[in-house]
Amino acid sequence: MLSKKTQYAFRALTHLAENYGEGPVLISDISERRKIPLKFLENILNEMKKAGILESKKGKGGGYILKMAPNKIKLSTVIRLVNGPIALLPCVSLNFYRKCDDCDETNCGLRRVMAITRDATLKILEKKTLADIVFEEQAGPKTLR
Amino acid sequence: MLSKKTQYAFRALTHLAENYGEGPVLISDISERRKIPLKFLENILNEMKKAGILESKKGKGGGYILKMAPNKIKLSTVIRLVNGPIALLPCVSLNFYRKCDDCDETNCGLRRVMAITRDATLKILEKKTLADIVFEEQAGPKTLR
DNA sequence: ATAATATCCTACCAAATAAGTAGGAAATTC
DNA sequence: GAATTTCCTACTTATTTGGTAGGATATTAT
Repeated sequence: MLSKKTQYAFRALTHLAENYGEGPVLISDISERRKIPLKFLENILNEMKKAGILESKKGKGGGYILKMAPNKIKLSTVIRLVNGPIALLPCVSLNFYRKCDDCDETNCGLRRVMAITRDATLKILEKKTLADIVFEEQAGPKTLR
Repeated sequence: MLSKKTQYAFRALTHLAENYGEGPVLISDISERRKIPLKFLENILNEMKKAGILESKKGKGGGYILKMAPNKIKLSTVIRLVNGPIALLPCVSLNFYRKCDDCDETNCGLRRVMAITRDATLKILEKKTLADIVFEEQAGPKTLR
């Protein structure tokens, strides 16, 4: 499951995506409108900035903006950044690989299935972007492509 | 990610699958051979018994056995049992549904993507069984079907 | 019966992670 | 230089995870 932090991150990013091209958005603004604890949100946004998907400006007229267009920000990127590995086992993770301790062949059958699962998941999360989740909201449930 | 507990569960189940049809297996046996802390394993096996995928017998000649053939035990069942929800968001879980708090439309675009992801994952995990992960081990990496 | 063998049950404990807070420093604008 | 706003360091608290302890209960064998 995605952590609450990750869900906050997505809410905030959605907000920023909706305001993309209209200048910086205040943390306090996002916090109020999306009901995210202010100080916690500060941390989250700052992390994402350091990771290179947001930009910030201090002082009056400052705030946060997406560093790239919403359709360039993959969901997989956000999840890895805020939530961690996407795979179900460490030994199958592409970005957070860790050898399983006592990795006898015992769970290697499992491993293979988990690799397949990871691929299926990634196929979706690498394709879908912030733009997709904003678009679908605005288009409503009826307009499924 | 699957918890360590879940990984232990799979290791134990794999062991039981390999010994299927040869009578009860001792906890202590599984514990030693698969390197799983004994008392912890006790709890795990007992949980799975209560959930109906294992049977047990007390006293001499006792131990645990799979309640059904390995090819009848789906990976999704085990994961849900020991690890919890398979979906990435509570509001998208089939077996552990919980309404997201402040479920404004904000993350409903996200929700839709997460539903698709869940389906892709389940398509695999509902199909694959203990038999599959045991088979693949014995057949080795070369014999992919 | 009773001893031996195993699982079952209740409760506890410690470490790690998640979630959130506090307070001030640093940069920018007016 | 005052106001605004992000940035940084550190702390606190709650929850989950991973495990342990010790005895109760059921079964079998002698």
